[in-house]
Amino acid sequence: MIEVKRSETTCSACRMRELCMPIGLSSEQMKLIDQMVSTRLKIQRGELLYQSWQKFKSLYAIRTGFFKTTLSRSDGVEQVSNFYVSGELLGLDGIATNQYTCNAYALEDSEVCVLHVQQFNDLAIDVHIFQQHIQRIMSHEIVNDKEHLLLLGSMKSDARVATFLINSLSRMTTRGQASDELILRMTREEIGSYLGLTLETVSRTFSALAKKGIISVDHRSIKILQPRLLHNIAEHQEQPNCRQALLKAHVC
Amino acid sequence: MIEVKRSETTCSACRMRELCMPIGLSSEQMKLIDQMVSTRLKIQRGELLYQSWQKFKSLYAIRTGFFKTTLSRSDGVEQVSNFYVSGELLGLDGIATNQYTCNAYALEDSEVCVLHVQQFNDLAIDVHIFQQHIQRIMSHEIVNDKEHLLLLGSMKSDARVATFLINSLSRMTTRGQASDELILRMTREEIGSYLGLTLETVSRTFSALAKKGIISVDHRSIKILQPRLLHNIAEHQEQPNCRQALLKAHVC
DNA sequence: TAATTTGTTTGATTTAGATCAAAACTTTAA
DNA sequence: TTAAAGTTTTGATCTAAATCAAACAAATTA
Repeated sequence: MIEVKRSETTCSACRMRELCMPIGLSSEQMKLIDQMVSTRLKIQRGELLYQSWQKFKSLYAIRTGFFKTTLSRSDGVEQVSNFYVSGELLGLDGIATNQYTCNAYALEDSEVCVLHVQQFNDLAIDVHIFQQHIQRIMSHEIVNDKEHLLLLGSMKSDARVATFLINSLSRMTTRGQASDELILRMTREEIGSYLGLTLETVSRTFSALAKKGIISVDHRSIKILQPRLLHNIAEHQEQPNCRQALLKAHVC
Repeated sequence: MIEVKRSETTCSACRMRELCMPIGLSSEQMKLIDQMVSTRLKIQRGELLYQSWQKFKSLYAIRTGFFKTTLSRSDGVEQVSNFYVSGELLGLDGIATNQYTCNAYALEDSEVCVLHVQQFNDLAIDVHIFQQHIQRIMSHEIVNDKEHLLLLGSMKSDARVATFLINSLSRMTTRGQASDELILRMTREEIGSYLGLTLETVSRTFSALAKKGIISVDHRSIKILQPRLLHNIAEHQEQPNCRQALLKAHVC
């Protein structure tokens, strides 16, 4: 679990590297952490890792695989709140109330490191620098959520989809090779739920982008042909209905 | 700053009480914290407390007053991301990247306790239990953001407005006297921005609720006449367009 | 392999909420 | 106290995206 090299810079996509590499730990402290994350769990495609309202027992660091988290409404319908790739940390929402507030589903066969909260707390007493890392990761989660809020609160459908593609690609490419190709692990319906759109709108937007030659779509494989133009669409907010839900910046 | 009694239970509206009352501290540790939060700052209505991209220097605990935070888009337009009342903590978004990612404006004359990050870190080495509290508060922030995400991603305009009224009221009443009256400190435009709606839609929804006798609206004073019905509207998601952006719960 | 289920695309139609517009009301400044 | 600026309400119109519908493609299962 403890990786040796540390090539990438700090970013939301390499949280586990952050997690597993709290610099400045003694080798004894490292051993403690090593022990703690040694519990592994395999989880199959479609399975539920944890569920809203369950007692918070563990954080989960994704070793391999792909997850979605959903928020449950009172009527049982679920909205996708995030996707998580390997290297990222699941379950932070449970710390506040000692209950999870999301449901976490594996979208493909996956393996996670289990961080039992008890061990975790015992450890923290000795290794507060580790706790600082967790704090960083949580703050990152907050920043991501705020970005998502901005997307849902003020962006048009094509900007949402473009932003989704850009973010997905950068998340993948952080894991090594830069690429212009993206393999989606989720359905159009899940993308739509995440973006506050219907699956039809997602599909239509993909088709429209393909028609313009900005991307090419083959099933769940997306190729970004003109990243520049895609960025323009993601940022283009100075348009007709941009009054919606927004305030002029007022300088004080 | 250190309060003596601890009457309320844990909730998002009493964060400062949480902050100022980490149980299990020695009186010496208490003194340290006391020192730390002794720096106060008065800030006038309309003024900016901190700004996106500024270097993260402090957390701010609101003593008195009312704040909004906004997210900046690339074109400078801002979307309201949250409102904060006295007792709550501002600036947590700065921890991840050492830069604030929101702008914080006072919506009325306010006073805050300044928690310099340096002092804060020094302290944390001694008082890790305090750091655990910060962690709790951050996790709460995450939970709140997720709720907001659900609202923006899947609720109709009237459910959004009803939810806003219910949450605002409960936030106020936590500070002591239960009441059915609510004094709004923000404009319709700011409410709209927060809810992903235009100010006209907010106004129209208020009028419609008043017409039905569920609330009464007098300028910025709102009285909740039929809380039951208001809750129904907030929860009523089993309606026509509820297919939008949502997935059926699939049990595994 | 065929049969069934699940996911995707595309078209036609509808609608919630945005935009545009104007009047009325509040607050602040002069 | 009047004027000006900012805020709120209400009405008329428009439109982006939802809903409805149906054909098609992929993945699973028998």
